[in-house]
Amino acid sequence: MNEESEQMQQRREKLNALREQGNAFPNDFRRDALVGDLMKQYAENIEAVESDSIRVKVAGRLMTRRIMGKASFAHIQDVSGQMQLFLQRDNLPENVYNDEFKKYDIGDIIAAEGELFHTKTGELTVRVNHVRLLTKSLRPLPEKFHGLTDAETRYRQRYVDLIMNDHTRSVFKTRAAIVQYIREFMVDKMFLEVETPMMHPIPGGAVARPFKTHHNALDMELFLRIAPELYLKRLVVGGFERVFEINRSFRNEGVSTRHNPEFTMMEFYWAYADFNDLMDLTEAMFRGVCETVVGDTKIEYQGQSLDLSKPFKRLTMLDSISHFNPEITREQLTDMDSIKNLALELKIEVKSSHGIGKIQMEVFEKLVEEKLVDPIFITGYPVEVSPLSRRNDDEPEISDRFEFFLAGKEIANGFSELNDAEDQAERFHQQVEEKDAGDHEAMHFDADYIRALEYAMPPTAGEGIGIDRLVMILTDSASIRDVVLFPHMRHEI
RNA sequence: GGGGCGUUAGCUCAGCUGGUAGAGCAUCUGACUUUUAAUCAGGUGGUCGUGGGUUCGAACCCCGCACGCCCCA
Repeated sequence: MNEESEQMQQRREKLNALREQGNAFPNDFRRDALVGDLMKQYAENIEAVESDSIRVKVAGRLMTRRIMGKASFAHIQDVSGQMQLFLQRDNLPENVYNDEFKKYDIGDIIAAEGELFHTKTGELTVRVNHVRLLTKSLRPLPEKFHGLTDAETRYRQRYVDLIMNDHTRSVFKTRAAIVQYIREFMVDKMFLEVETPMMHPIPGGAVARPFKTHHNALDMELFLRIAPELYLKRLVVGGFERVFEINRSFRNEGVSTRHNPEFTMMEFYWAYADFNDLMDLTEAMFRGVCETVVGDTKIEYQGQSLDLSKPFKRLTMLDSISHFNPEITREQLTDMDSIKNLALELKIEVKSSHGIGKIQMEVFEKLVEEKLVDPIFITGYPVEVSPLSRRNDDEPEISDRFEFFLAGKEIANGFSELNDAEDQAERFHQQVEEKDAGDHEAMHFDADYIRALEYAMPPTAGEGIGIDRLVMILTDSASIRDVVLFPHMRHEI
């Protein structure tokens, strides 16, 4: 580590002096107001502030300071916002102004007590007659005008980002509001919130590579879950006919603006419903959360406008390929030889184990996904790429499944659940074959899950919603790192 | 994994054709009792991400590495 900066040494010396004078970290001050509340109540109410003498006790972080000889202005920031303080030498106890206040540094946590007034420019301010340092700050904050903009520091030292950037605080408040809305939406529809294991002996419920860990006492290999799906459906077998879970899953894959190794999903399972019911519910939820959190169903994301007010479109995967690529015919997509040629043109790697469904999916991802800007449900996914989905009654190679896209991002994935234990066992076997053939993402055979299905799971529909991506869109954030408080980073040097 | 861009004072950034490192804010000293990017005067502060190479001489040119951002796989 480098030698400490001059500014930090100066602050440490001040802290040492405080330690010698007594308790440098007092915790006996109690405030009686939040500055944001005071601003809301009195900023415009000049008469009330003038006629009643309103005394307040506030506390927060010292953010600015302007010393003009024997009087000073400062701003403190608490959880609710910022407010100005006015300190005069002769309005404070003897020596406090020169011997204490002037030694405070930007970033210190202080307490102030005094009477409200409006300055000549009309700003609500506390005329302070008691002031105390509660916690000394040893590190200088970023400069007030440009603030903190360096992306790396904002992610690694989120605490500084939160101190300095209103926008960052606002994004995470919105995130909390989104989760709260969704939780209440589900509870209101009689879904039971549950928690299922994060550590799985057999990773399942999605096609992805897991993180591996080890339980020492049991000498047992465990995997961080890639999805809660198979446990939630066990609960449906158990009779909890409507369940949901909002929690983290972990996937051992690349990191990008849309992928963090740990991410949050809401998964829910709904007995005696099918994938059409899910789409209706999803549409109502997304329109509602958007309206509630943003205040409008027409929003802007990274310069493109999104309209959630109209009914969401529904289109099959193959139709969507032709829709965005009129030169590609249905025959080209449904004939194995021609779609292999198409895949070759698109530089899609086709393995010998890939059936036509897998190739169709890859073509869709390459040619369509990013173009799905307005809200849309894509249906008609091949069974081959949907190992946990129910087959369509009329087209058994197609699953009763949809994915929901918004702003070119996959936000949700839902389907009528496969509750035929024998079919499920066969599909697991198929996945194991693919795993043996070298596909690290393919599923394991989960015998207990099959056993659960053998007790009979009612006809059920289930869905997963990517909370991080939804938050990205509703907060107009370009990267998932902007909506995860502590995004994954490599080791700091 | 590949490509592009970046890393200089606590923060935000300049730094020309290679010639011993700059600004604003912050900080320190002084002045100042209604300021709000306060103002005025004077000062302190640097392993130029890191390791090599080229050169009389490298923040700058070349190579490797680390970290970050963006795009692609």
